[in-house]
Amino acid sequence: MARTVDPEKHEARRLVIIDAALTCFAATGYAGTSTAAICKRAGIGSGTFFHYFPTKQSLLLAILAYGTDETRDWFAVRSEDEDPLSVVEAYLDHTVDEMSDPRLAGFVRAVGAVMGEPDVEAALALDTRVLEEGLEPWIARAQAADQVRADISAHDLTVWLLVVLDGFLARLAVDADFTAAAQQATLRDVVRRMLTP
Amino acid sequence: MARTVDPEKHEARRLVIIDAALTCFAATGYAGTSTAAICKRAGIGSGTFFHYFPTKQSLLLAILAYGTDETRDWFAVRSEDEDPLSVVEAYLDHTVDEMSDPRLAGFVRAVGAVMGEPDVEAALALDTRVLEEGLEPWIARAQAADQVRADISAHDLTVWLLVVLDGFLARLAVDADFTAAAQQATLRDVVRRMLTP
DNA sequence: GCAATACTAGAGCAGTCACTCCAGAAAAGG
DNA sequence: CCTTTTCTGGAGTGACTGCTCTAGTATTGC
Repeated sequence: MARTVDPEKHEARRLVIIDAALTCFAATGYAGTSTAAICKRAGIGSGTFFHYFPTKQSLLLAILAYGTDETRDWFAVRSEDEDPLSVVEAYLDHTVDEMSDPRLAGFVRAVGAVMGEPDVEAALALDTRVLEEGLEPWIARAQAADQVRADISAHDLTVWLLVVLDGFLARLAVDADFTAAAQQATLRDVVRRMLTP
Repeated sequence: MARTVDPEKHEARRLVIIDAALTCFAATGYAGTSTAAICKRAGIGSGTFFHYFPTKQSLLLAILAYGTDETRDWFAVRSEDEDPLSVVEAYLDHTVDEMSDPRLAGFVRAVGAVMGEPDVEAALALDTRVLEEGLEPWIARAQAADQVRADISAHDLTVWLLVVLDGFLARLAVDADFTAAAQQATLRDVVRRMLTP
């Protein structure tokens, strides 16, 4: 017999490539990033690249799946006896924290513009579905506890919360004077005003 | 002497190309759209294309300038004795109306992800500057009239209004169940809650 | 009619892209 | 040691890109 595969080393290499791709996609967009650029930044040859990912698109899908898993995990850890509104606000803070990595905002912008690729659109749809299904029960519980207005359905409120959050993140990516640290308090205020009964 | 240029015909052809490009960019993104695809949709040859626009990028810039001009015109028509808050809300309605063309939302997504092209970034920056400079005076006047909260600066309120509007438009582009007609009332409510003293 | 020039189409070009292929290095079991 | 298989780099490939060039047509002023 012969050489076996070491899953740890394999995963480590994968992460190096993913990290390099994240940087490149955030800087120059998906279509604007060549596989050669990713290889250069990751310090590998193209042979190695395609040994780990069969296509450039599969690399993008791997990154998206990574983010979806993180969202799933975050909600899986919540326990039902937490205060509903606090969980919602904690998720806001969590997301803003994640976006302190300035690459993420650029990456989100880059990925949002990948159009006409069914697999990518499906992955994005799954990502928002996981997010909505994680958030909506807490909004519903907050409604039941009269913490949140009930004249709009829990689903619509969830969507509107994500609308505000998306707009916030998009602005972070574009406007250097608009920083998460300086605007987080206003974000909380805007959301609270939107949800108040 | 010989043939002179007919500016009307010239402009009409330009608009045909611009319209075709808008459709293509919205469907497959900027980088994902080849000049050949635009030519095919516009029913012209590539020679004609490059007779009207020296580069693919200049076509994109022309479309952006078109939008910026429209924004400028909209605010230029306002007269100072209008009710400040009504002008702000009228702008919201106006934008939502414009977005009833479903291509526009896709186009905005596509253009937002054109990175590392200084001319495009400059055009986008100009577009948002014109928008902010059009909106902010009305917010300031609404503050002076106690129609709008004053604990946040007029500029920050303007930016936050655009944050909500951007998030709204982004959702329109992505979620088929989220329609302008059904959500316009909620948009107005969210903005009013955000601005209320 | 004629000359001059704006306009048009599409073949062709140089460059770039995602991806393939191969030859050899490295690592595991025997 | 040897064998087997994974892992690695980079030259090479065919497809496609934005754009140019040319040859010809349509439309104007005279």
